[in-house]
Amino acid sequence: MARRIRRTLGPLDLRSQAILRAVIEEYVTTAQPVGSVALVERYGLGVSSATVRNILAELEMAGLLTHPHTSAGRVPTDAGYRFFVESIADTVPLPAVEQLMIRHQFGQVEFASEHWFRLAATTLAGLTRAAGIATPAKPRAAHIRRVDLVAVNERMASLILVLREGAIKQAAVTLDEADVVDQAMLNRVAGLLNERFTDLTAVQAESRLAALSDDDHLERVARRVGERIVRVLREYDGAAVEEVFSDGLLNVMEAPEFAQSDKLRQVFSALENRVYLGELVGSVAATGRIHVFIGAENRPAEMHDVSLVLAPYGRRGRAIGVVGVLGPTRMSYPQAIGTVRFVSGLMNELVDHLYA
Amino acid sequence: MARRIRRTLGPLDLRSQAILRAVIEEYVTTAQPVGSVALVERYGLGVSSATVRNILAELEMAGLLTHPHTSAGRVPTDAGYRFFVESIADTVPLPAVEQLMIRHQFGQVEFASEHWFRLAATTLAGLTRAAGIATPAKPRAAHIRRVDLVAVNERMASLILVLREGAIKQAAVTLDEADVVDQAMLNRVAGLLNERFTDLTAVQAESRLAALSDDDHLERVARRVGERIVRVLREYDGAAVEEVFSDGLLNVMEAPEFAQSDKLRQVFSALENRVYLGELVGSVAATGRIHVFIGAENRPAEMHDVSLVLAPYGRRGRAIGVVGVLGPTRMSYPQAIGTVRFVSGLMNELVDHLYA
DNA sequence: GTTAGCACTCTCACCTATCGAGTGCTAACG
DNA sequence: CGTTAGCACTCGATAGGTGAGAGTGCTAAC
Repeated sequence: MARRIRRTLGPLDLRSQAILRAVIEEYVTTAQPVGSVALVERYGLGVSSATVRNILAELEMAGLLTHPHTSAGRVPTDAGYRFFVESIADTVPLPAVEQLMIRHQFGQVEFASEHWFRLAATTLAGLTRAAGIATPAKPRAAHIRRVDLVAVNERMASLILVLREGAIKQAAVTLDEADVVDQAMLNRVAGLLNERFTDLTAVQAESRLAALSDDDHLERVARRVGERIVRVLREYDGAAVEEVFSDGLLNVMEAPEFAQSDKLRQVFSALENRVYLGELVGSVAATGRIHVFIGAENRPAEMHDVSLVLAPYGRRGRAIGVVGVLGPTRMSYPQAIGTVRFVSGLMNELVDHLYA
Repeated sequence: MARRIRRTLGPLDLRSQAILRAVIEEYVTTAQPVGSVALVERYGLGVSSATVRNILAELEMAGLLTHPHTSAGRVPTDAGYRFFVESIADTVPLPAVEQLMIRHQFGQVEFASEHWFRLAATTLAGLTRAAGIATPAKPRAAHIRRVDLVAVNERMASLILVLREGAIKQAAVTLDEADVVDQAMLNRVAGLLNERFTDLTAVQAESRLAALSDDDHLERVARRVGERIVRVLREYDGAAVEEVFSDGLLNVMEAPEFAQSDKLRQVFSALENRVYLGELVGSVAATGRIHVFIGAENRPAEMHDVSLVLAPYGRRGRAIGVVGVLGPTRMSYPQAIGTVRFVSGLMNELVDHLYA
């Protein structure tokens, strides 16, 4: 479908802008194409329906509105939403009461960054009528904070690796025939590793492995474990996005535009499209601003009916994650942006606190 | 809707049973009400359609089949499926090739029981055309295996608690003004706790807290941390089911009976109905057998169109979890049961291995 | 007990007519 | 020249009507 795109956003007189805004506002609430009469009735525009009709036609020419069919009202295009989003200076901030409630909720949860991002998604889902999505804060290169070893049997140990960035990783370590160990021995190994490997990245840790002697039993086991640690770190660093958590899909299901279940299926496969989400997350994280992706601006075809409002959180250069919402293109952008802004700000505070 | 339920399952001659089976088999594959002619054509029954019609009428009298309307074919009732499920001695075992593939997949994943149950759900979703669901193996009373402490700042530490049952819990510990600590001190505290608290449950650990002196700095901090440990254990033990993970909802969406999205919404809210799922998990875990819950046998109204096939895994008296599938009532029970049996068996092996 | 034959029922798909919301155009107005 | 009233026109949505087809239930014969 060829779609005319307005080339310059600038020259659109105030009245036209107001009418565009009115159309979007009306359409967002009713989900019905909006006609000229309804507009003059419900929004005190001070002009007749005929005038509005002329302007609607202009806006359609400009590619900001469409017609489902001749005798129907107007519906915003993706470009229309885009123009609208660009033009709104003031987003709707979250009411103070809700802000407090949310802060309280975050206080309740276990002190672990691993849990925050899920809560963020759930919170966003509850506040907007859309699905909340969030990723954990993931570092470029993770740093070892702490190593712990638990004996499973004589030749196997469970490695617990705490990262400076907050995550905990678990892995099994299998030892050579010759290197039978008990818990006491593992404690000594962990002690050695904590002493020499704390605050190192995968690369740094690897270079220090060479210093471990092959003759000494203790050091030999430590090397073995160290190798495993490096592998775990590598794997973690390599993953583009560890996890994309989403909640509140039921909200999206309730939107009338997803009444036929095949549309809905698209939304779901969109959310399972971790690759694309991962890409987005990466690009959003790189900039530090709130990003809005409207309908067909999303590359995958199955996301042409949904919009994303995403914001990064965390510390640049350290760990960075993304929170946001996914809803129908017909969503209340001011509200969504305001809410996402608040939650990402809150997550920033939390991460700061974690590193303080 | 009043529904006649067959009182005795016993006296139903073999031919009638065969026809019931045929109706179910046909309906499961076509999703269409099945008529007498189609039955004699596709299943070599050796009788005419008129005879089949008589038997169908009998089966309907018995409450095992229904009519959507007069001129439509027959559809199994929940009671019909129930009779069928009771009567199948041999479920469909998983092909050896697939068994191997799955074992391989489980081998690939991080050696951590925390991950297995998710993989189980994903696997089940892939094998059956239904949603896979699984809960982590949760103990009645968790045992401490290992305590580790990481300094956050002078007055705060991050507690990492490894449980004998495989889970890892993380929590923050705040210390009194007087008890400023550094990492070295925390190491000593952790050492002390590991020495005295390993293999204890919440109750046992609490009783030993009293033995810690108030005068000694080390023991005072240890007590503080110990109290936090007990709280964490309590919380964990108290949770009925920690998490119900599900995957493959897209499979369910594809079933024609969920073409209208409101039916689908029901399925989703059913899955978010953690309370009921938790109850089920509890009752299934208690028995040790595979359980099948068909349609209206599920108490919540929103689950009247779906069936559950659940099986427990783990060690009785120790940690127990549940794996299974959720699909439309019109699902292939032999296949589902066979698959769930295999996966729960596999999980058993894995848990055994963990405790060995 | 089984079967052929047949009338009967009910849904589904298709067609048609009607209704009404909303546009787009034209001509008049300030 | 922008604005407005008036009006013909378009087109989807809804309702009513019809025919085809699938499948039953009954009866009478085997």
